[in-house]
Amino acid sequence: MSNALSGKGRISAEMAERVRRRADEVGFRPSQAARALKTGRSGILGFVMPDLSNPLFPKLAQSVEIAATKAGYGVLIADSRGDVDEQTAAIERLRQRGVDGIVIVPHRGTRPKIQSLPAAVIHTPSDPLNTVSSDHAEGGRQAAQALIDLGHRDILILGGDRASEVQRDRIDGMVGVLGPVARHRTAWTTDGFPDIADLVAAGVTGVLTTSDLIALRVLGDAYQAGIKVPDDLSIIGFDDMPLATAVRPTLSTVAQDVGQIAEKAVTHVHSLINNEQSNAGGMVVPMTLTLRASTAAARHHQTGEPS
Amino acid sequence: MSNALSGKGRISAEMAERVRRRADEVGFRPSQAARALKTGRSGILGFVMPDLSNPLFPKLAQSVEIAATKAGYGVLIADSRGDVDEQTAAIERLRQRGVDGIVIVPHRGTRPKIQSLPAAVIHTPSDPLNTVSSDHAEGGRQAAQALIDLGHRDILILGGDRASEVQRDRIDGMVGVLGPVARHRTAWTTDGFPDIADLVAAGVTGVLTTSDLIALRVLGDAYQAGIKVPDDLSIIGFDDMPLATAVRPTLSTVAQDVGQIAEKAVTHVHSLINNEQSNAGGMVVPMTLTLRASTAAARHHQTGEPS
DNA sequence: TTTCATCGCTTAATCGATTAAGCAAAACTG
DNA sequence: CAGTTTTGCTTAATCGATTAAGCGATGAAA
Repeated sequence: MSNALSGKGRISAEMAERVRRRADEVGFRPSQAARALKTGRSGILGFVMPDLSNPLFPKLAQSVEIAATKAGYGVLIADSRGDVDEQTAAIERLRQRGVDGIVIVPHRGTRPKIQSLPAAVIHTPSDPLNTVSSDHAEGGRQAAQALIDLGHRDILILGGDRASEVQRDRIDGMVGVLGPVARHRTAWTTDGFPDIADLVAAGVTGVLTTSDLIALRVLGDAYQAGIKVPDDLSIIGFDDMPLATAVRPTLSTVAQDVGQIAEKAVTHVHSLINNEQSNAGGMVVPMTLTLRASTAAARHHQTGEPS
Repeated sequence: MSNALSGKGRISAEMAERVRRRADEVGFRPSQAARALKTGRSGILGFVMPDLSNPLFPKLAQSVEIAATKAGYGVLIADSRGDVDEQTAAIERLRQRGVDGIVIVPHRGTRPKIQSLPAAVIHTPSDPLNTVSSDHAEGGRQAAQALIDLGHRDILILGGDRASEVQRDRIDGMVGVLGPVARHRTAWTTDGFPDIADLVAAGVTGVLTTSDLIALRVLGDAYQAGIKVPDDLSIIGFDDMPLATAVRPTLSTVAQDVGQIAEKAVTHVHSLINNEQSNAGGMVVPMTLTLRASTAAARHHQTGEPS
C-alpha cells in the first residue's frame, strides 16, 4: 500500500481516487508511529505550565489546544505544579516522548533552557527570553488610567508576590501612570493582607490588584467592613477569571487575549519546526480593560479636585 | 545497539552495566516512535473533557496528568469546548494519534461510544456507562444534612442546568434528606436567577447550590440586598473551586476527591490496556464537605423548632 | 525508424527499537 | 573425552509509512 500516492509523487487522478476509496472501505488508519519513525516528526507539541489549578492557566491551555489542533498538532500537557525541578523534568520527559516543539509558561523567576528543541516562551515583554506575551505594563497603565479618569486620587496597589515578573510589570505600569497625578502606595499580599477598612478611612478610594483573586478578597473584606463597592471603593482586577462575572458586584478587570497569545506561540513553534524565519524578537499582544460594576466615579475627598 | 539488553534476555551483569554506561556517555535517547511502531504502544493516554475553562475541570486535568505521569504515560488533552460533535471528533483524533487509551468526562447528557479503545468514563454513579465518579447524591445529602444540623428548616435548592445528570444527582441527594424534615424548593438558574431577597423575606435561611459559582452569585445578591451571610443566610456550594477561599465570607462547599478519581481512572485504563481484569462496574469515590464561613446556625424562625 | 524523455505504477530501502533466532564458547554429564 | 546443555553475545527479521529508485510503455523529436 503506497499511500504516499495520496499526496505527492507522480500519480493519476483516477488511481489516487481508487486508493482513497478503498482506504475508506477498509477503514484504513495510517499509523502515526510508523510515520513518526520515518519522518522524524511526531506531530505533537508539549505545553508546560506551572500550575493548571491556578485559574489563570486553564483558558490559556484551552487556547493552546485549539490553536495546536488547528495547526494539526496534538498537545501533551505537562504541569510542573509549582516545582522548578519538576519543570525541568517535565521538559525532559516531553523531549523523550519526541514532541516536535514546546510551548512553555515558565515558573516564576526561572529561565528554563530548552536545548535544540523548537520552543515558544509565554511570559512578559521584559523577559529577554520571551517569545510571546501580553503587554502587562500597558495593562497596568490602562487600569490605573481608568481610575484616574473616574476621579480617583488616592489609590492602593496590591500585588500578590513580588517574585513574579509579570506582576511587577503590571505594577510598574500602574505606578507609571499614578506617579505624577495621584497618591498611591504598593503592598504585597505575601507580606500580609492589608487592612482595607483602615486604608479607606485614610482616604483610599480605589484599589488596583494584579489578580482577580486578590480583588475578590478585597471585595470580601470591604463587604465585611461595611464599605460599599463601588460607591466607597472602586476595585480593578486582572485576568478576567470566571469568578469576575459571578461575583456581585461584577469585577472590572484587565484581560489577556489568550487566544491570540496561544495562536502566536503555536505559529512560532510551527515555523521553527519547519526552519522558517520567525520574529523571535518577542511578540507583544495588547490587553483589554473591561469595566464592570466594581468601579465608579470617586466621591470627592480631600485629595480629589475641588467640586 | 541492542538495548533490549538493558532489561531482559540472557545477558551478563557486566555487559549490561557497560552498555548502560556507554548509553549515558553518548546521551542515548531511545526513540519513542520506533518503540511505538514495534510494540504497538505509544505510552500516551488521551484526556477528553467538555470545557477546560470551566473552573471545575482544571484540578481534574491536573490530577489526571499527575496520575498518568506516575503510571508512565503522557497525556494528550482534547477539549471539546461544549460541542458534542467536537467531542466525537476529538476522540477520533486521539485514536488516530495512536493513544493507548482515553479518560473521558462526557459532555452533559451524552454517551460517547468508544469502540475498541481502553477507556475510563468519569461521570456520575447513575450513569450506567460510568467507570469512576464521585458520589454526587451522597455529597448532596451531606450538604443538606449540614444545614439541617445547623437548625435550618426552610431551604432553597439552586441548580444550574437540569440537563446535567451530575447536578440532578446532587439535588436528588439534597431532596432525599430535606424531604421529610424541612420546607424546601428547587430552582434552576437556566430558568432565571431567583430573587434571594424575596425568598429570605419569605423565611428561607439556607441555600444549597450545585456549584460554587452559583453560590458566589447568591452571596453577591445577598450582599446587595443587605442580607448578612451567614447570620441571615447560610450558603453551601459544590466543587471547592479556587474562589471558595478567596471570597469573604469563605464558602462552605462539597468537594470531589479529584486526586483519587484521576488515580482510579488511570489505573483502570492501564489495566484494560494490559488486558487485566478491572471492576468496570463503576467505582464510587466519596465527597467531602468543608464547612467554612458561609454557614452558621439558623436563627429561630417560625419554621424552626421552638426555643 | 531510432533515440530519449516522460509518465504511471511497482519495488525496495529506510527510520530505530524490539525480539527471536543463530552461533560460538564454556560448562557439564556419562 | 565425546556429546549435550547452558550461557552470552551477535545477527537479522519485524513493525508500517515514506520516498527514492526501477522499469515498462507511450509519445515526441531527430
